[in-house]
This record gives sequence, C-alpha cells and structure tokens, in this order.
Amino acid sequence: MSFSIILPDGSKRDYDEALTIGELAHSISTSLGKAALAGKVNNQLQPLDYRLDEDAEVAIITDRDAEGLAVLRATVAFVFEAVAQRAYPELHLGEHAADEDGFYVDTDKENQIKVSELPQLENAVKKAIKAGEKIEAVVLPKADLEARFKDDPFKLELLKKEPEEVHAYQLGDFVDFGFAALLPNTGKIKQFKLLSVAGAYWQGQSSNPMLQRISGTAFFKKADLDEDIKRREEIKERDHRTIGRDLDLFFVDPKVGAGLPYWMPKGATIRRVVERYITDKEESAGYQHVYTPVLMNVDAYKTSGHWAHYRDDMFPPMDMGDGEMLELRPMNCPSHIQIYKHHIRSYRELPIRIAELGMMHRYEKSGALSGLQRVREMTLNDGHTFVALEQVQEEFSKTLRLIMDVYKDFDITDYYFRLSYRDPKNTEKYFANDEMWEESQAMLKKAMDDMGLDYVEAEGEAAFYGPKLDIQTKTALGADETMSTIQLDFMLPERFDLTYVGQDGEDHRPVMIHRGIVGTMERFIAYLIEIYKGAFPTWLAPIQVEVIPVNLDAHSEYAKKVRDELNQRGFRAEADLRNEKLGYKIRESQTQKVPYTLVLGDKEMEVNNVNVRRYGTEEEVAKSLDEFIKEIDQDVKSYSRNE
RNA sequence: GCUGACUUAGCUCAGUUGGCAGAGCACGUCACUAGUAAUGAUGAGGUCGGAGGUUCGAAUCCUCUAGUCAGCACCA
Repeated sequence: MSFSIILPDGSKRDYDEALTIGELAHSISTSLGKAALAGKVNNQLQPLDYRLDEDAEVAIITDRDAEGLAVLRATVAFVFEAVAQRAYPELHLGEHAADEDGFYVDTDKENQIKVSELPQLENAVKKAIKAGEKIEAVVLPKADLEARFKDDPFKLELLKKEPEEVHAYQLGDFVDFGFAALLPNTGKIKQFKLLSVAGAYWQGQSSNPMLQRISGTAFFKKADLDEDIKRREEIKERDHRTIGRDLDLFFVDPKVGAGLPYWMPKGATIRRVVERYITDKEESAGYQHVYTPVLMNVDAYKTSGHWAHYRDDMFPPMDMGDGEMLELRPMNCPSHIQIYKHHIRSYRELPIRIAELGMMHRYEKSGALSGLQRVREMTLNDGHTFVALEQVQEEFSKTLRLIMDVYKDFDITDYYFRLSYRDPKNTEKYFANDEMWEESQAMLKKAMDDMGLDYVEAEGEAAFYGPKLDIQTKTALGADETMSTIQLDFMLPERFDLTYVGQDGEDHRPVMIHRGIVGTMERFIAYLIEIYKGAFPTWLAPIQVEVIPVNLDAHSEYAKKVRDELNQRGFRAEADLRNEKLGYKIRESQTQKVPYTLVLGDKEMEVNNVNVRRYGTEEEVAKSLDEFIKEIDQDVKSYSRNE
C-alpha cells in the first residue's frame, strides 16, 4: 500500500500505511498537531480521526480557518444536544446547524424550553466541557440508528436522507448524526454562549409543526466572544427604528394601524430629496413620470392575475353597494398598462418608459412588519418599460447600469445580484407557460453574462408573472432584503392584449420590463438610515446647518441673517435661538448629527465670518460666510463623495 | 400567520410575597446671558395596551384580545 497526500502549499508526502488526519498533522509539525481541529480531505470537512489511506489533497483545519470556527460551533451544538437530552429525556431533537453566525439546535418537547432555562443548560454544557468528555466519531448501520430513534419522528425523517452507513458522533450514551466534523473532546470548547430561543418550522415549512430553536455562538478566544456580544449590541445603534425615533424621522402608531408609517418633517425631508433625485435621474434617462389612482376596479386585478395569484397579500376589496368593487392596489403595473393602452402605439415610440412614485398597499402578515422595512402602505419607485422583443436585452442592461449609477451616488457598495427564477416544483404559483418562463429566464442570464457580472441563481424567488434580477442588500440585523429589481414580463402584455404597430403595419406584442431602482421609499430610507447610522451626507441631511449664537441678545440677529442667507441659497439651515447655554446647543446639534454647526459670536460678527464645526470632529474652523457657502455647495453637489 | 418574550408618563426604564403609581431625560415657568457634548430651581404630566375574571383589594394572578420585539414562514 502506498499513497500520497498533497498539502495546500502543493508539497507532496508519501505514506505506506494508513494514518489519521490527526497523525498527519503531527507528522508535519508538533505545533500543527496540537493546533489541528479537523481536516479537509478533497475539500470535504472530516474529523481528526478520519483515516487516510489513498491519494488525497488534505488541509489541516486550525482555529485560524473559518471552518475551524464552524467545527467548534457544531461541537457546541452537539454537546448542547447531549446535555439537553440528559436534562429532558422526553426531548426530541430536530435539525441543527453551525455557520459564521453561530449555531442552532431545533428542539421539541411538551413543555417547551424557555429562555429562563438557558442559564441552567449553559451551565450543564460548561460542566461537560470541564469534564473533558470524549466525542467519538462512529459509523453505524442506518438500521441501528432507526431503532435508536424509533420514538423520534424528526430524527427518523432526517435519517431517510442518510446512506446505509451513517457517520455519527457519540458522547457517552448520546448519539447524533449530520455533522461534517466535530472536535474530539468537549474540553476543546473554549468560549460559548446560548443566545435565544425562538420558533422555527420543522424543515422550514409553515404547514409543519413548530419547534423551539435554541441558538448560540462560540469562539476560540474570550476576547472574540466578548467582541461578538458587543457587536450584537451595537447593531441596535444602527437599527433604523432606534435612529428613526431618536432623530424624529418617522413613527408607526399601532393605534392608527400597524405597518402604516408616519413621516415626521425631518424624515419627510430626506424622502423628498431622494424622490426629487430619482425623478430627475429617471427623466434624464428617458422615463415619463405619471400619477395614477391608488384605487382600481377589482376586474383589472382579475385580468392581471393578481386576484388569482396575489390575493392573500391584498387588502380586501371595498364593496361600493352598486356592484362596483374597488381594490387598493398592491402593485402599479396595471395602472401603467392603462397609460400604455390609452393611445395606439407605434414601434417608433419604443421603448416607452413610464415611471411613478406609486403608493400601494399590501396586507403583510403581522409577524412580517418591521419599522419602515416591511410596511402595509408603501411608495414604490416604480417603472415599466414597454419594448419590442429585440430591445429586451439592451433595455435590461441600460436599466441595470442606471441602478448601479444610482447606488454610486448613495455610496451603496454592499450588495449582490440574484437571478430569481420560478420554483419548478411549485409551478401553480406562477402564470403557466413553460416556454415563456424558460425563454425569459435564459434571456436574463444571458444579459448578466454579457455584462460580465456575478450573480447567484435562486429558484422560487420570481414574481408570479415573470423572472427577475434582484439586487440584494442586508439590514443592520443581517437579514437579506431586496432593494432593487428588474423583472421581465411576457405575461401581462398578453393578458391585457397590449400591441404596437410595427414597421410592417401589423400589430405586435411588446414585452414589459418592471423595475424598481431605489425600491420603496420606506425600505430605501430605512436602508440609508442604517448604512449612515443616521449621520446623513450633507445632500440628504434633513438639517444641513445648525446656526448657534453665542449670546442670545448680542448675536441672534446675525444668526438669523446667516440662516436666512443659507436658506435663500437652497440649504436647509436652522438657527437655535432657545434660551440655553452654548454647550447644550452644541451637544444637541451633534446628537442630531447635523453636518455643519456654525457658532456665531463677537469674533465672527465683526468680520462677517462663521465658525464651522463638522459633525463628528472637534475642530473649529473660522472662515467667511462666502467661503462656507462655497464649501457646503461643493459638498451637496458631489453627493458628499470623496473623489 | 406561527412559537416565545414583552407592553407602566412624549422617550428610556424602576415598581419586593397582591396593599396609596416612581426616577432620569424631554416639556412648561422662573432665575442665570453663556465661546464648542447636558446651568440651577420649580411645575405639570399616567384609567399601568384593551376587555373580561379571581380577590376585601390587581400594574402585580387567570382568560381573551391588540401591538411590539426575536426567530420561522412570507416578502419590496
């Protein structure tokens, strides 16, 4: 017997006898032997006592590798399972997982595990760690495990996916499977914490029973754990709901209606700046902005297919008593179709680009509502382009370039592209026309490939009328959300019998492209609040300049004069003329994250100067009012980007 | 919608085994006339989310209901 192992640095080692990953690590160096946690054999994670007996590429995983952390977390999950099972013999275990966020274990028992029980369980895990119990990798026949888990419905279900010989792990009497690699001893666990218990559907299906998901995290170093706990707390400071209240931008009052936000003057100002920006941007990109009603006869939604495919997400229709049924629109597309249909269209006009800041209502499930991120009334930066079939790809690329251009102005950099296809296993959710789906999905993919852009593909994420390109961002809490979208639609033109007259004088069917750039105003502003932590760049800041007189009697008039001058030049300036001390006003200007604070006293007044303090700095810079106006003007015009 | 936790003044939060509803900030008034992150004094402000129930007595215990939060499911 003879085989070679190739290490990540490309070096090759020959062996005559089988050896484990742990032994391999030791044979490379004593320190690596000590540091080894697991191995990666031909890119597959394996435990330390995995036997190597044929040619393979092997990497030793230590606490420096991302996989090392995943192995540690999986081990904590496993030990947690074992002690929970000891504590509650009647407990049933579901799925478990470990990743860069931490780990979780799904549990089920009559009296559900409560948050208040976590400390006890945490102590039990600590005890097991202290005892240094052995975790053994074992290979068991599936039949043995089926017998062992005969009263465990979830484990039996999970076993179905396992091969006849199941790779499992054993800690005392406790056995579980479904782990790639675990540490060999509980004593190797250093720092961990159980964080929360929340519901999770068995196998992610809302028709299935709900289990209790216990989640936690683990690290090799205490400092890392502390930092992670701190990070989780700091996320709150970025949360748009917290900032929205502190900066008085918006509120939601449950008494008036859940998911129906109120925009306070400052929030409304930010929104208005964004709306003006995007409207101008779209008009210069060939869009025609329109206004259309938020109410529409329900028949339009029967034609569009919303009634059949989207009704659960719509508010119930209003019965007007004379046979007329009006519906609060959940989307704007039928309205823009009406605009298209209002005239006979010629091929010469295409592409026709209709845009609107369209208010719409969706009856979101109560549990989905969240600040401005998920609401029941929203205004979409909506647009529909009607193109000839051969124009689809060019228009798609043009739209995507426009989106990326806008992202640049807002300094949005953390996003990725997702091609969203229909779910091939659940086609009744969508318009049925297999050929159209295949064709349009292929067109999207080709357009992305031609532009040389990376993307992920996701089945089951399409709109009911067509596939789409989604641009995904993350909330402060780390949840994925769709910010922008471009959707191809061959269905609605068909349904509404849209036509244009071609060069040949015959009627042709246009293709519709639905697109949202800054998405909904609600979600977009929420996103901006989070990425800027409420400290908006000057062009977006609701108050750009706070003017503070040193002495109310002596300097108020000058303060007003400076404020008025700035306002007349189109800047949003305020003078703080309250009967308060200077320090108090400075503090408030800083906590309200106003980009420029101007302090005006005798020194300034005498020579028509202002004393400027930028948000986040402690520097005081004296300059003439004219100079300051040039500075802020440049700041606003550049969208506050450093170039 | 589901599971769990939570809901007390505009905001952030105390409130012991069921026994007279509190603090800080914000707000009003008065004094102080200020040079870069909170001047001092004083006043007002609450059917304890809502509806039932248990009890001599409920913010506190029970039931229902609404909402918020976390996660799941759904989704812009």
